[in-house]
Amino acid sequence: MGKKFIESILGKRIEEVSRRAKILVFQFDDGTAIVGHLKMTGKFLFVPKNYVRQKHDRILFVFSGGAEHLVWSDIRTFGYLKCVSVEGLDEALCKYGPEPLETSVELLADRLCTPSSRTIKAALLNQECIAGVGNIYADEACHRAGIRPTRRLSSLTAKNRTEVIKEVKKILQKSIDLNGTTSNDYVDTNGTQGGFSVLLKVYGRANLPCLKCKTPIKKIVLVGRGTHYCPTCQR
DNA sequence: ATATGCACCTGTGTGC
DNA sequence: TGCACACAGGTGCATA
Repeated sequence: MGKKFIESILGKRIEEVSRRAKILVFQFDDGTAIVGHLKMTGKFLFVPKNYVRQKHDRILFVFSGGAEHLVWSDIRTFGYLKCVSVEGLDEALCKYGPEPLETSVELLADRLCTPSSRTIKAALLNQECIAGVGNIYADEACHRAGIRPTRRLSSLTAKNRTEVIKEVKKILQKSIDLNGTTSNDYVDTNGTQGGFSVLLKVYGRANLPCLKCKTPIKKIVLVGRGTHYCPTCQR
């Protein structure tokens, strides 16, 4: 990490840790804050004080009086942390759409109600439309709602929109309850793997039989992302 | 307005 | 066993 970043946070007290969309926020007592994104392989891990530095570690947070250190590591180095002012914090967070778990089905479904020709999957992945939904959960929500990820927003019925939003909410809540989805190397701050993986119906199941109807799950590329769906259950 | 391709990186799995 | 290649949870930008 840069010397500038270290200097900007050294000695400050973290008052609150929160999240908006996929952005983590560490709020300091002077109004400044660290904002960060883990991207795909980033993680925070509490480690003992005798912890030995690992290859992909990018910063080790040492707290005065703390029993443990906090390490930020990131294999692919796509993630970032930066220290921002009060205004910088607003600016970093203002572009995101509503939080799916803090917003009504009606309001969220309305955001999909547009004559737009873009696909439902593109809309779900667009953080300005709805915050926080990633590739796995977009595929899973479409499957459970019986909607093909390739469907255009303009072709969706009000019922389709409501269904997919309801599924987004259910899936995200369930995944949070189960500590997320570990597909490769995701772990939480205690090193625990996510338990949602076993509930995946389509993601990572290309060519395997649909759990509902046995049709082989199809995998295509959509919005530049691996996209999984059942050609029978999803229309 | 939207889609596509690529870029940022490293690691892993697969096929030859 | 080694090598080449495709692909991976995300996003931003340049181009079509």
